[in-house]
Amino acid sequence: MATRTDAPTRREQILKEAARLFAERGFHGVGVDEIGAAVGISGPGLYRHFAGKDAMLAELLVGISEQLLTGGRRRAAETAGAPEATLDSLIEGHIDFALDDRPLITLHDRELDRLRDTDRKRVRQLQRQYVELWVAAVREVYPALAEAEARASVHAVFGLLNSTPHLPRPGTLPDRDATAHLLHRLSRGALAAAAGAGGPSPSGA
Amino acid sequence: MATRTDAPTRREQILKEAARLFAERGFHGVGVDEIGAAVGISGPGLYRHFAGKDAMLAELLVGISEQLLTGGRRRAAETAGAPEATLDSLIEGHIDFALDDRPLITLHDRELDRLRDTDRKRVRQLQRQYVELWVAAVREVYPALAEAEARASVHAVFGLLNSTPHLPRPGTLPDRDATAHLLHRLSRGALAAAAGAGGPSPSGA
DNA sequence: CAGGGCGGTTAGCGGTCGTTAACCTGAGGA
DNA sequence: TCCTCAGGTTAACGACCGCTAACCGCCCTG
Repeated sequence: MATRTDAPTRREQILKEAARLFAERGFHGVGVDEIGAAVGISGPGLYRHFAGKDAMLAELLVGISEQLLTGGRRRAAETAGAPEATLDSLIEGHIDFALDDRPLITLHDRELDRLRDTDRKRVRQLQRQYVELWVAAVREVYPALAEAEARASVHAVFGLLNSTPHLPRPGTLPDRDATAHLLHRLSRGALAAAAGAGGPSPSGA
Repeated sequence: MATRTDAPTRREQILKEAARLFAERGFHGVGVDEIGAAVGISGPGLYRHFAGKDAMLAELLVGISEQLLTGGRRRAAETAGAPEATLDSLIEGHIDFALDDRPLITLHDRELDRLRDTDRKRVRQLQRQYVELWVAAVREVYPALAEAEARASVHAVFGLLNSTPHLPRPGTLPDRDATAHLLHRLSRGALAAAAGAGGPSPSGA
C-alpha cells in the first residue's frame, strides 16, 4: 500500500478537488473558477499546472484506469494458481477503490465521452483489459459460464460495486468494514448465481 | 401494459430525444438547438412546448420516478402474500425498465442534482418510497437481514441492474430474454448471499 | 546582491448557450 | 371570408465560460 506521508502537491490537490466537483455536478457543470476556488487559488491560476480543463479530466480518467488495471494485475499475479483467491482479491481491490475514491469511481463511467479521441481510446483500452482480467478470473472459478455471460456478469458486478457513491447516508450502515464485507458477499453471490443455472428459464416466475 | 397505438405527441417526441441526448452527453453538454434538431424543429421552437430546458429534465425525472414507483406498487399488490413472487416481480419490472428505457435509467441517477429544489425533493421522495418497497420485499423473503443491510443491498442491486446501459455491445449477448434472465439470476444471487452470512468475516480472503 | 522563473494575480476576449421578441403561416370555426 | 391561434421561424440579447495576456512578488541560486 505504501501510505503517503509527504504533503500533497498542488497538482494533486487540484486533481482531487476537480474529481470531487466533476462527480458532483458533471464536467460541463463545473467552471474553472470553482475548481480554483476549491484549492484556494482563483480561475486562470490553474493553467500554471494544467493545459486546460480537458487535461484535468483526461489525467483523472487515465489515472483511474491505469491504477485499476495495475492493481488488478498485481493481485492476479500474487494469487496465481488459486482462482478463488484471485477473484476474492480482485473484488477486494475494487471495493477498496470504490469506498476510498468515490468521486473517481463516479467519473470513471460517466464522463468518458468528454475526452479527446486519443485519450478516450486509451482509457477504453485500459478498461477493456481490466474487464478481461476479471472475466478470466471468473471463468476459472466457474468454467461452465460462457464468455459472453461472464462478461455481462462482470459489468453487472461493477455496477453493483460502483453503487457505493449513492448509498443511503454514509454512516447509516455500521462502518467501512461491514460495507466492504457486504459488497463482497453480494458480488460473490451474484457471480455464483450467474454460473448456477445457465439454461433458459431461471427458477421461479 | 396497454401498448400505445396512436402516434406520439410532439411533446413526447421531444422528451424522448432529450432523454437520449441528456444520457449521452449530460444535461449541460446538450444545447437546446440539438434537441430541437433531433425532432426536426430548431432551437427556440421548443419553448412552445416547454418552459425551458430545466422543465424537460424535470418532467423526465419525475416521470421516471413515478412510473417506477407505480409499477412497483402494482406488482407488490398483485403478488401480496407471496414474498418470493413479489421480489421476483419487482426485479422483473426493474429489468424491463432498464432494458427498454436505457436513457431514462441513466438519467435517473445521474442528473438529479440539476433540478430545482422543489422538483429534486419530489423525485427523491419517490425514489425513497420505491427503495422502501424493495426493502420490505427483500426483508420478507430474508427476515434475518437487518434493515440497514437490506437497504444497502437494494441500492447495490439497483446498481447492478442499471449497469445495462454500458454493457459490452448490445448484441454480443444472445438476446433480450437471455440478458433479462441473467440479470434476474444475478440479483437473486446477490440478495441471497447478503442474507446468507450476516456475521463478520465472509468466507475466504 | 542580482536575477530568473515559479506560481500567482486581474482584465478582457471570443464563443456559446438559454431565453425572449417579433414575425409568419396554415388550418379550423363562426 | 375572416379571425384566431397553435406551432413554427430568425434575430438578437445578456450571461457565462474557457482561455490568454500582461503583470507581479517571492524564493532560490550563482
